[in-house]
Amino acid sequence: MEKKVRVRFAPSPTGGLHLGGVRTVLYNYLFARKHGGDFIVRIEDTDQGRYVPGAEEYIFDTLRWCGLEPDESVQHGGAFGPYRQSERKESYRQYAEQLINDGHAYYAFDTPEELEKMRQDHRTNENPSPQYDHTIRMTMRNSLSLTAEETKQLLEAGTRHVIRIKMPVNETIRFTDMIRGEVVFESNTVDDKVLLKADGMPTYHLAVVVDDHLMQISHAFRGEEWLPSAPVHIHLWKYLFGLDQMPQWAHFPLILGPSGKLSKRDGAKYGFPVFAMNWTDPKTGELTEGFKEKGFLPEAFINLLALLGWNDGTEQEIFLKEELIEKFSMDRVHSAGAKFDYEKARWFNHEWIKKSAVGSLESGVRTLLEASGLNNIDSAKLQAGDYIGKGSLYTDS
RNA sequence: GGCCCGUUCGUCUAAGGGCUAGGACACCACCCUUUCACGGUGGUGAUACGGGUUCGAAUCCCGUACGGGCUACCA
Repeated sequence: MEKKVRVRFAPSPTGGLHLGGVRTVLYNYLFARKHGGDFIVRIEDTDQGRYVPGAEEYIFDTLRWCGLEPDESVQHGGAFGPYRQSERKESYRQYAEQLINDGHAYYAFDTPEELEKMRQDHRTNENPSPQYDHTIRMTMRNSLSLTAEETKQLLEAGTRHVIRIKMPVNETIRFTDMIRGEVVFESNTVDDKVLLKADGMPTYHLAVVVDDHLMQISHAFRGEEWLPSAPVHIHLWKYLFGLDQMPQWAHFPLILGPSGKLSKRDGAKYGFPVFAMNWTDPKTGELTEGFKEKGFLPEAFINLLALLGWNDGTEQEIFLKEELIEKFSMDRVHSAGAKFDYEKARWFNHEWIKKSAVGSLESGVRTLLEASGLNNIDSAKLQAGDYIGKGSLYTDS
């Protein structure tokens, strides 16, 4: 029997959700709906140092606004909880220990200073960023280079340590990406990534594999920036649960700004929103504008996002969510990155505004007019268009 | 530097061996319109380069160039 389709979006709550993130949600959602599967949102909050209050709420508010509600999540419940990785902390260590017992991982006691020194000592023009890999691990302080007795003593003394994967030597690693086809890596070029941090939290690498397994994820979709760490994850699957259990993967093309991967900086610099909704950084008070507050209709927003890297093969550009669900297919997702074009985004919104009934637009327009300082707005006048020119759905100036 | 991914109009893209390389955004011109919108017609504009394979290549292979990503006890 075919495994039930279960996909997940796994954001880390560190700030606003930007275009690329929402598109990843969208493609997950469409895929799940199309195949009668489940869409799960799992909060990846394993870095307590980057915890940002409000970010998690913001993510769910955004999904609600977009109409992309998950079936299972912190807020929606489900049979595979907890859906917040910090609450799953205890379960990760046993998997890391299991890897050590099986000879696929090891304890490493190197301090940050020692790591820095290693990088310093090995840094050359040829090799500007030395890795903690098979060529140097025996020169570091870990359970591979130390005797069993020394390791035991360090552990018993409560020495701060991490657990690293022991990447094999001379292995060719390959997998089939749903978008890119076969991708090949040499294990020698991959470093011994940290799996469990000194604070007992897992890194993304361990957590994503363990949780995808525990939550019975059938297809794992993420951005292209994750492609280089795929060999680590493949090995973890192989060692922990078996390659035949591994979800099918697809790495989405990046959404590019004027110069490289789209960042929230680009928005401020070039004057277009990057986040789905307004986001105010609780620490700095800095506001990053969102599409919602810029006057974008959620239907237009997901429509334009869908077409950024995917099309149905026809010349249709305006799609209802239902049509997207019906027509979406992973093999029509592009492999090349797409540069975000704000003008085209505005056109999508324009088309959706034209399709909308006047009444349905009223409250949004009213909000925008009020935001630009107009009060005592008369509903009849508003619908008659008397306020045109006083403000704009595209409040750019 | 190493590894990985990618490369069709300025931008998003279609065409998965056989066409004058199609559409959309933007831009330009014209038309419609009292204004603002809307709408209509037309136009400029692309297969990175070099080798193969083939009767035939934007499509397949190799190389080069260029672009991007990754290279943290961040995701």
